[in-house]
Parts: sequence; C-alpha cells; structure tokens
Amino acid sequence: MKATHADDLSLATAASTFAALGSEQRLAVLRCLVRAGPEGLRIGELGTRTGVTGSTLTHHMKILAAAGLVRQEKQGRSIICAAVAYPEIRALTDFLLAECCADAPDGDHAHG
Amino acid sequence: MKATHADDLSLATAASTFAALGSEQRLAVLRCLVRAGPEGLRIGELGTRTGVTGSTLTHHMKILAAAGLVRQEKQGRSIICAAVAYPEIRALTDFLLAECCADAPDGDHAHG
DNA sequence: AAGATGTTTCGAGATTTATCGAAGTAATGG
DNA sequence: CCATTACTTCGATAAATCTCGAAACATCTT
Repeated sequence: MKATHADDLSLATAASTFAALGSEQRLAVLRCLVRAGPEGLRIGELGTRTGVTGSTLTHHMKILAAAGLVRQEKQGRSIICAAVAYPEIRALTDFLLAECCADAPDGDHAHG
Repeated sequence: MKATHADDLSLATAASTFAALGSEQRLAVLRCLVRAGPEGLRIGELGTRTGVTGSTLTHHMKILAAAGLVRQEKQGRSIICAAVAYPEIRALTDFLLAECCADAPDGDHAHG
C-alpha cells in the first residue's frame, strides 16, 4: 500500500472535515478566506463580505478551525482569519483518491 | 482560467456533496461499496457489512445517490448498489483545488 | 475612567438529520 | 394464490445544527 497523506485521516476525521465543508455558508466563508490570501481577513470584514451575522460567523469559524481548515489569530482587538486549507485539502483529496479511487483507471470509471 | 470539472460544481452542489460525505456511517458505506468494486453489493449485504439497519441504510443511500456518489439498480428482488464516486470525487477534488488552492504553491502553504 | 469597536458567549426558537420499528410494496417460488 | 425474501415508506422520537439578538468581554482611544 502506498503511503500518502490519506493515512493521516481516520474515517471519523475525514467525515467531520467533510461535514465542516458541507455547508454552503461555510464553503463561502472558506472560499472568501482563501481568496483573501495568507493575510487573511478580520471577522467583521468576513461577515460583511459573506453576509453572515457576528455570532453565527463565530460558530462557523469554530467548526472550520476545528477541522483545521482555517486559523485565527488575535491582532489587537480584531481576529484575523486565514485559510490553512491547503494541507488539509490535500489530505482530503488524497483520502478520497486513496480510499475511493484506489484502483480506478483514469478515464472511464465504474460505469458498466 | 483553466477549465476543469470544478466548473460543474456550484457552491451549493459542492456543499451538499460534502454534506453527503460528512457522516462517518455514509463514508463507511461508500468505502464498502468502492471496495466491492463495479459489481456492487446488495443492500442487505451492505447492511450486514456496515451494521446499518434497513430503513436507515435506505435513508443514507438516498443521500449518497442524490449526490451522485452511488448508483442503484434493481436486479430481481434485490437492489445492487455500486459506487459511481470516481467522477464525482474527481469533480470535488478539482473544485477544492481550483477554488481553494488556486494560487497555492505546492510546498509550504499559508503558514504565516 | 469612559466610550467606542470587535468578537464571543448565552439563551432560545426553528429547522434538519438520524434512527428505529411496523407496515407496505415488489419479485420469486411453491 | 400464499409464503418468503428484499427493500422502501411511514410515523414518530431523539439529537444535532442553524440562526439570531442581547449581553458580556476584551482592546484601543481619548
């Protein structure tokens, strides 16, 4: 068996990471952060851009942070949020490819 | 902009596909099916292997099928389930990579 | 210290999801 | 046609999640 990042992910961890991504609002938030780049955004700005209320945003950010998809850093009275999604997502895609597509050829799959 | 399968996925679709994967039980079911290969498994057998009750399994299978991750086909009095995950997962990974990792270098990412 | 700003916690209502068992539908065999 | 097998639908309950506003907390400014 080939060693990949997928080994880092238990089924439970993978499921909860997927669950974290399984909300349109959170996905929008994550995308917003990723596009903002490594500098990140303040929570407030994030709320403005995504149209999500303060406390709700806090809630979603906790979930994304618990999944390791974002990082929060206090800076003065603001919290700077930035995506740390890259390694996590790589692990996730590796998981999917390893667990689910292990012996699938590249072209046409399981269609018959 | 590079054309990929990611273009096929709206934010809402991606979120609901992630949500479909965001359950340990469903992920276990999907993995079971993927490992079973293109021949698939009967619902009953799937239930036996995963320890999920009949009606609950029906429920989960609906969600997986709605997400396009599995296919169900009647065969006599059985339903054969098989993973069709490959293209969906490819679209999903493409989505993630395109939306979230677009300009991330390959090595060290967004770590400060 | 007082006031302004930015974020979190708390409490609560609404919605969604998970799970089960019992009854229902569909296909095969006697 | 009746029984059996295989799965689904229905109805109900429990649990989790979403969402909000108000109040609390922390930080900077003056």
